Amino acid sequence: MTLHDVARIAEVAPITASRALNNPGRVSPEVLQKVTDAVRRTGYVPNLLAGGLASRRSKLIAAVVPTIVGPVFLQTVQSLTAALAQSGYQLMLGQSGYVDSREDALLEAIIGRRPDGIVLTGIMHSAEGRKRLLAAGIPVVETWDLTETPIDMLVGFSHVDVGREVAAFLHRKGRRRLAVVAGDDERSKRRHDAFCRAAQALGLLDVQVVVVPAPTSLKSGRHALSELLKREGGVDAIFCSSDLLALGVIIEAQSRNIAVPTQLGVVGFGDLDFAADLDPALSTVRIDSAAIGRQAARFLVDRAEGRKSGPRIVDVGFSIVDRHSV
Amino acid sequence: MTLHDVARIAEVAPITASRALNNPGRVSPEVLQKVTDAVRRTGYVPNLLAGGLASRRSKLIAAVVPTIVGPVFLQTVQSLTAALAQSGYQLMLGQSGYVDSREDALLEAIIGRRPDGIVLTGIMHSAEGRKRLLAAGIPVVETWDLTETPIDMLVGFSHVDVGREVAAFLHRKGRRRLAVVAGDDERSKRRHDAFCRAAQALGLLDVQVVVVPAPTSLKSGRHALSELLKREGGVDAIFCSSDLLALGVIIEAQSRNIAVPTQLGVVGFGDLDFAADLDPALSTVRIDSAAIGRQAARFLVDRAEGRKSGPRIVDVGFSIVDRHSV
DNA sequence: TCCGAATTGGGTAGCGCTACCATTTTATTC
DNA sequence: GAATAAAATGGTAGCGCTACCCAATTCGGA
Repeated sequence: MTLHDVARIAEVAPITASRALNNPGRVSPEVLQKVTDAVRRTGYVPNLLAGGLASRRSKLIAAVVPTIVGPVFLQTVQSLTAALAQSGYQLMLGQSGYVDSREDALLEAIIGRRPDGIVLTGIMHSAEGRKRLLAAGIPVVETWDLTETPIDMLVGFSHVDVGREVAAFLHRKGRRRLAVVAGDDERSKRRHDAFCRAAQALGLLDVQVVVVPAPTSLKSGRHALSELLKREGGVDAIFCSSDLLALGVIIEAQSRNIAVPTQLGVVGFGDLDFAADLDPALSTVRIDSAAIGRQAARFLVDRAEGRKSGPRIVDVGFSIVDRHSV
Repeated sequence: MTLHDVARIAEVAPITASRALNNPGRVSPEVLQKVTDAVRRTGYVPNLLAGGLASRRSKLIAAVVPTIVGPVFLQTVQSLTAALAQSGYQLMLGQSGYVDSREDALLEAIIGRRPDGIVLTGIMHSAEGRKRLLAAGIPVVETWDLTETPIDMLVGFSHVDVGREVAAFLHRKGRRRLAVVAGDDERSKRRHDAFCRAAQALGLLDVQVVVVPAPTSLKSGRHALSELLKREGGVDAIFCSSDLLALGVIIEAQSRNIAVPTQLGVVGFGDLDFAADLDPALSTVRIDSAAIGRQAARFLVDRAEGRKSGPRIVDVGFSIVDRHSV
């Protein structure tokens, strides 16, 4: 069942049928009706492969995440999918982080599909990768970060600011012996570097640091607290690089009868949906993950439809949610 | 940059270049070398849209999940993506569950892309939807369930068995006043129906039931326990339809000084990665979510390559992980 | 020696759709 | 009523690739 069949049944030329479907405003109501009827009667579904080939617009957007497991980017992917679907775009998912993955193979698979845009989360782009994307001329949105030199478009927030502000927040709360439990990735490294510098500037003792492997997990959080308690100096507040890690720390604290927040303050990162309902409710850094997805979708759809979008860089910011764990 | 350009540079016919890339064994080593060199020099990336159109094999697999948020299917999607990538297939993600989604629009978007297969998780398929998929002739794998009448292929486990065995498990543990906290979806409904029937058959009192909205959350778990405690009769064990719900129940219990497992036993579902590291460690039903994804991928790739796969239905089973929360 | 099979390369003809331009029809203006 | 603009429709020619068939070459066996 092809467009030609539909056109024949509707008694119009194929090209007219095409217009009726893609640009209903440009045909007469009468023709539109005939074509619509024919489509309904035949159950015709346009072949988007053929359409994409001819029009050079595939209506596909590729998203690359390090791994989809690990709840951080989930909300972004979810809102991205939803926002794209509303404009008739479909999301293609690529994971750069699993074992055996070869970045060049992933890029090949993506570029070969001629997507109308690519959303990057995480640091997957090697210099080589950047070059290939640029060369392919595909619009790119980098997310979850802010940099001076984006490949193309950018939606994120400043990890440095997060680190600094959390340090100030803990200082205001009277915490003086700070620690960081951070996942082993570049972004969280920047957060905790800024955190350490800010703590120093505030005249605090050296910040204890525990680095745990990515992706972060509850288990790592528990281990990290054990580790911290073994060290000398003591700790009265911990900034964790994810809410899951923070939950691990809280659970480990509870099982050791360390009172949170009285003896130990805990701050998470991400404000996942469980954060507000823990006991004590978790103080954390809220990132509007869904907004990142929506904005990325808007950027790409605008670009694909040839609309000018304003600034190419959006800082979605963050906020520190002050609950009861500090 | 097209295959024709590459062929010209390699000084062979376009069709030969195509063969060199897709079927290296069928050209002479000499030609293969020339083509490979030309590809490398030009940075050529085959246009899979065109290839798919001509060959009628798009190398795309669509996956439909109710929502990607909510960790249940995550592992499946993750392993599916990885397994498909290894065979050169790409995953297209569709969400059937978010607000405003129209199932017919989603199906249209998917079928229009002429995927080589569809993976269904959840009950998204209305009768109408089933018909359209069947009509489109696209291989379908239904997952996370077992039914007598699959559309096509099936990878899952028996929710009825889960319900029955968890009831028997709790009975063996000496629990006598059982309750269920279940998400509002069809599958979990079947689990808890079987659970209730089994409890009855074991001569237990009527099972208390609290239904919470999908997707399940920690918060719902806390509310559900409050709700149960308000009712008469008392409860000494709760079967939750997700680990997240179970965590909520445990946290609510802790905040009310109800000892788990002494006073209250809790069983989750899913064995998410945090389950083992809670305090007390969560007893739960383990589903090999990744295996479901891998098997679905195998089914679809086999079908796409024309290989015969054995049975069309695979029961991946489940196991009850006996930790410390019961 | 010749013949058939196997191996390798190429030509032709689409896959199903839309861009671009040409043509026809209808509305608008003076 | 003619001239012009605007709207609606159609024809042609690809988009970049592969399926299908055929031609040329090589090889072994009768």
